[in-house]
Amino acid sequence: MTAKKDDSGPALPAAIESAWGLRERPPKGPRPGLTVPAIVDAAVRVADTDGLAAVSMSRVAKELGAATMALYRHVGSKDELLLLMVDTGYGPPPGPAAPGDDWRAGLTRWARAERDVLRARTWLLHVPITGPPITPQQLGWLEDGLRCLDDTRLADGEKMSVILLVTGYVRNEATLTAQIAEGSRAAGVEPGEMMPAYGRTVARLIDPTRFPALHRVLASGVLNQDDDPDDEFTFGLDRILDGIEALVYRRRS
Amino acid sequence: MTAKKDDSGPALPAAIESAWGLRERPPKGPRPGLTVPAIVDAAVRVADTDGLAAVSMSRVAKELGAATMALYRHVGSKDELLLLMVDTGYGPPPGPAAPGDDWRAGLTRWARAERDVLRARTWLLHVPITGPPITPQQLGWLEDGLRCLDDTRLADGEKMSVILLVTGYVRNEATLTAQIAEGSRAAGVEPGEMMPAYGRTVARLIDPTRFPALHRVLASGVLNQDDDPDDEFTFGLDRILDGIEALVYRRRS
DNA sequence: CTGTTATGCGTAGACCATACGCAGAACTAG
DNA sequence: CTAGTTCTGCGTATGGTCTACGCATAACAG
Repeated sequence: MTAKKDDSGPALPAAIESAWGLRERPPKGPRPGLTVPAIVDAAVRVADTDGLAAVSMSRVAKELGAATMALYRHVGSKDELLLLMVDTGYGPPPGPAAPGDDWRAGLTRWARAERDVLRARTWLLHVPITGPPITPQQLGWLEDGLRCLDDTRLADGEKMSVILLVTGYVRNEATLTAQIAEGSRAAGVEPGEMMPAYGRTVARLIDPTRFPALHRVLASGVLNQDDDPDDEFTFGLDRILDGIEALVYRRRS
Repeated sequence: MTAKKDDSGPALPAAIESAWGLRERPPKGPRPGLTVPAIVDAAVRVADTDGLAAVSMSRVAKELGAATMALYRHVGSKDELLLLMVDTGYGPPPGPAAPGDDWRAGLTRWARAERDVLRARTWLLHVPITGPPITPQQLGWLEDGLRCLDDTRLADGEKMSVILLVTGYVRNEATLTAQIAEGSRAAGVEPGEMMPAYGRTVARLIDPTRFPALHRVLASGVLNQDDDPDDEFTFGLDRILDGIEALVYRRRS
């Protein structure tokens, strides 16, 4: 029953606290040859080159020239390592919107920045999310998103919902395009030929009388033309921002 | 170089073809004691009771009173089993919209139906999606969604994008609420106390001068009041439908 | 009755995360 | 300089995962 320094939170993992700069190293004992940032960097390097599936504790240890169990002195579990990987994988947030930008331009820039990160690091999409963001960079991204809405008169809860809506869309869109890319690589097909092949497969399977709407869409050949994936992204984002704009307009004055 | 029956598709997995009713059993050999539907049902049962993580080949085999390797006669891999689990896990699609419903009411019903499924079977959200839908029920859901847009004058590609947008939102929202529920259960906290605890943790970590917008939102206490999760879902869905409505309106006539 | 074929499943291999405990390094106190 | 303390690195071992391979057997065709 000793008094704890801080009982306001539900026992944050040790590595998270050290990511926030809390927690000083005790002066005793041998100098650690490994550090948490070095481990996380090595893990990110493995994920960048060989994908998230290649990230095992032994593989990361090998990358560092250390033994597998040495890592467990610095991270409590593999899940904790994944959490830290996501944090550094996202990198620093894109910064506040340009002075002349309104909320819509700012949020567009913010969304595109996240999309760019997810396109460069598709393994981020495969990390199972276990909870709301608590790492420094993650909250930095959230902060920059919220700031875009500063000039609107949305309620605080609405602002949060709007940000969740946009980031959810970005993640979803990035997941879909990444799946096409990975699927085409796995099947040995050119990326542009993936969706047409999928369309042909579905057309072969379905009965046009039971799936009339789907059949019509397939027959129209939408999947055959490989349009700019950027257009697809922009289309969905603009629909969402249109919906938000209607709300912002209603909350004006 | 023998001529194949069907070379228009890129080699569909065997279990998928049998799910579509193609592929008849050869009359030779011993009667199979196991069937694909029985295996999938057993796997779904395990996931329903003990979560997706408990679904291992040996566990499913035990559920059936069979040996682990017996399953591999019927499903090609665990990933294939997961694909089939998703198909039966979603269940039959909600059916076409009621006659008097416009596209918005229909899509709302459709989205709520998916949300209800994902709320009852949260393990569906943990299955890593590996590609576009190809199983019968999955395409049935897609069909019912597309039919809601029949009366609009959207282009075929736009209809598809709209459906992707809505289903992506539903999945995302369901993932977030499921995370809160699972997190609270793991931490031994009451569900209503989860977000306030999170808010307190973040408030303790961040520097108000570096995270002003976030600090303001936290200080407003949005996370403390536990509002109906249905309201949160409806808020986001209405924003998206507002955005779609603007497009439908523009494409009228 | 014989040959063919498909099923069930036992064995075994290659991974994986991680609990536990020991040897030794680096500091502090005397 | 010595003794004690404490923390690091890591070796060993356990129990779990998926699945490649091959054998015995059951059911049919001729």
